[in-house]
Amino acid sequence: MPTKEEHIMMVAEKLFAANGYNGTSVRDIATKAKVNVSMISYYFGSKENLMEELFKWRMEEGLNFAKNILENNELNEIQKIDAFVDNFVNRVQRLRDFFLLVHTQQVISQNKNIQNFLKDSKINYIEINQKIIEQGLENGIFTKKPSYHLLQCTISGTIFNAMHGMKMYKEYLKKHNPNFDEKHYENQYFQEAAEHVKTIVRALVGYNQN
Amino acid sequence: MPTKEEHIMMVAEKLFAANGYNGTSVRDIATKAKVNVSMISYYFGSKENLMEELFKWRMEEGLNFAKNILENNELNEIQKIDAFVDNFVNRVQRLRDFFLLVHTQQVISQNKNIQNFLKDSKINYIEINQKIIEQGLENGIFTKKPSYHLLQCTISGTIFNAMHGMKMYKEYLKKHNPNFDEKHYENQYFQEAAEHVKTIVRALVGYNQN
DNA sequence: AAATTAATCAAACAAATGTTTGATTGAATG
DNA sequence: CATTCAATCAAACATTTGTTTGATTAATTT
Repeated sequence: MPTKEEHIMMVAEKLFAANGYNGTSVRDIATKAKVNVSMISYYFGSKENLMEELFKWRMEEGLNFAKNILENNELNEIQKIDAFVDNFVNRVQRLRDFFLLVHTQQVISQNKNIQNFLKDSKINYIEINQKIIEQGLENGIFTKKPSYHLLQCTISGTIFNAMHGMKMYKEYLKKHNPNFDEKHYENQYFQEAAEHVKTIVRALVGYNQN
Repeated sequence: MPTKEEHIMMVAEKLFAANGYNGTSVRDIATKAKVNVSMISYYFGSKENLMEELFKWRMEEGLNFAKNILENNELNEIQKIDAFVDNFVNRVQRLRDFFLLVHTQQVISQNKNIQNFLKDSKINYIEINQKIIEQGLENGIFTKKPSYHLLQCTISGTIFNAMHGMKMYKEYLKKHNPNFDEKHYENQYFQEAAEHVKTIVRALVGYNQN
């Protein structure tokens, strides 16, 4: 059961994702959330602060998931990579609107706080990649040392693009496939994307699958 | 020597890329282009139409470059893939602002014409990929058949992410590398990104580099 | 039950938005 | 030279924007 603040943030998230921050008015948010316009200022102070709170709220969870994988001693390095990719894909699937918002805000955000949020989380991901791969190289399970920065560009770039190309691809499949399984499509799609990314990472780190 | 319309479009492109379509007012554009506000309506009819014209203008070139590669009989399939990636990276590097704009408009555009532009160009790229790879599979130069859709997600996703992560990565390198070569950095960076993508594609199509 | 605090609301605010107007200037054309 | 057309401009237009106000209602505390 979300609080009133969370309810407003969830509505805002959806609208921001679909129309952008500047393409969404506080009246749009208030109408869709069925609250008075002034409630946004009442709860959040300003539209800009609403967005900051939204980022804080959504990123809280994400900051630690990668670290937990890194520190899990029961997994070897390739399992850690797989877990990292699966978790990332899962988060994108679950919080699609938020990641669409991230996708646009990465480019056009003027808000320093949000810029720092995004930068920190990016650096965090890159460092996790680096640590897993360096460990795997030491253990001899990996044989190649890719650019950690470009690797992260590929992982997040592929998943983001796959996510928001899903609808288009769905229509394409429907047209060319008479018995298209609408129901399980989404999960299958994201799983396929995850496997695709795992294949790429395996190639880049030179994992011997023998 | 750009015409007055092109000059306005170039200024608009820069502002749209940095602040988004809705974050850029016609007055911003007019001021930066050093023309009267009413000139935007005079030349383009409306702000929205200015953006459409910008898309038409910039995409004119892009529609055919991939087709030319496909139909070039002097190249084998792996050379076509390389040429495709190099061309794509080159275009992104040259028209950075436009591709930043594309990056955001892919998600938040409400304009049907622009949506169709983007969809068409995406389908175009996927089909080119498909044709090259199918040819390569026939010739035995490739051994694996990847998802053409996900492949394109990886290519464009990686390059887009690499492009707008360049500044951040530059600062990182500067800090950790005392004799950092500022001058040639950008070209090196994009070339490295291109090689990275080529490596990925080779792995996905199962190219025997022997 | 009274008093205090929190939540909600319609209305108003100034500022910014995209677009239009109508006059003025410049260049090209007859 | 007179006329026509294109280009430019300051000003005004009606909306929409984010935010604030001050009154009203609901909930909580004393």
